[in-house]
Amino acid sequence: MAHAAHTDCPGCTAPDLAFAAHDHAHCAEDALIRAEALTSVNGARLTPVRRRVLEILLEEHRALGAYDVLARLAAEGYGNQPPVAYRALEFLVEQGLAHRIQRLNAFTACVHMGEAHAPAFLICRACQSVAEASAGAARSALEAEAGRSGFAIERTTIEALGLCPKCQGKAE
Amino acid sequence: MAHAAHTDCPGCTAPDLAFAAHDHAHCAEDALIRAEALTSVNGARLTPVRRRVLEILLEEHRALGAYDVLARLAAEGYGNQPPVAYRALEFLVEQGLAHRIQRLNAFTACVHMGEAHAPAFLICRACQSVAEASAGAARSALEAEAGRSGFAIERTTIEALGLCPKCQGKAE
DNA sequence: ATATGTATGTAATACTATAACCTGTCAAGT
DNA sequence: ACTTGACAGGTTATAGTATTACATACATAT
Repeated sequence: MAHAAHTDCPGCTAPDLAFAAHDHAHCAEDALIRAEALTSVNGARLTPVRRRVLEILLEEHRALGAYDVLARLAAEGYGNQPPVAYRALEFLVEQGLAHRIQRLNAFTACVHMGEAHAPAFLICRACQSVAEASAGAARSALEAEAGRSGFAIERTTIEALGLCPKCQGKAE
Repeated sequence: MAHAAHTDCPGCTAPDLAFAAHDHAHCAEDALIRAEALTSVNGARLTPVRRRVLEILLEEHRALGAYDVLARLAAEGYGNQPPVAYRALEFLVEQGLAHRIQRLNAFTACVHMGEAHAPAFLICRACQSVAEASAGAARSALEAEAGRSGFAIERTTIEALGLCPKCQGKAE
């Protein structure tokens, strides 16, 4: 292993450094260890396909479509029909190991596995990168607003489209 | 006309009454008048197809898929190929006359036409109703969070899934 | 009247997602 | 050991959503 497992790699988990370069390899290793632990606690099984899908998401470190994932699975000898990918992705999302980005019809590995968190996604329209930020405050505000009409929120989708730091200044 | 056009029908525009019963007919009439004015100001044209699509969204007063809209258009003699519906819907969204609900792959008429606003959508998972609420506070919180990593937000998608007042208590 | 830009119609296709069914595996209970 | 039942994965087929590309018509301004 590159270095000891830890829970606070700035490059992987800190929202304010989400766009900074960092060591993907160790993130993935750490995340897989945590994923094993979390699914085990939940009585769920991180089977080979599921584990491999999570690895793929971690390796790419960006949002992947179900068919992108499927293509990689198929190339490695797993089933090559859509349900194979969709089922694994659904499992990962249910377990809190991955998130779905509605705007992109895509999936990305969670960077806060095991922590209760309300994720927001910052999607760069220039380079397609996706950063996971904290939607805690935004979600609270939304709950307050919903509460005024008696609506009971269960899940939220909070996504922003714009330009990441790297892409600002390049082209407008 | 049912009554004089106005801009503050509680049933149509007030977030806290979004789920209350109200007079759809006058909402639609009023909204169409405003839509004509707004597009005219923008130098855009509210053509028959576009106007009819907006009417359909207003009549239904719920989120409609592009193919739902298309079916209604086709039944009335308009083109029956997907681009007819998608183009009209895209136009309405660009003009701020309608919104897209990412989570539902559906569209709904805007209830705050002409006002600058950040919409949030409250989607009832039981009755599929969709209320447009104000995401002002949530959006500010999100912008603050994004700003910390240097991300420049251009557009936001803020949606919540849950139970509307009517459906709470019925089935859990 | 003609040119230009814009809007619409149409065909074909691409992309995203799910239903239904079957088979294999593994662990729990007998 | 044997059975059973739950679950995961493989496969076929199909449903649902969206876009590209091209042809036609229409509006407006010269």
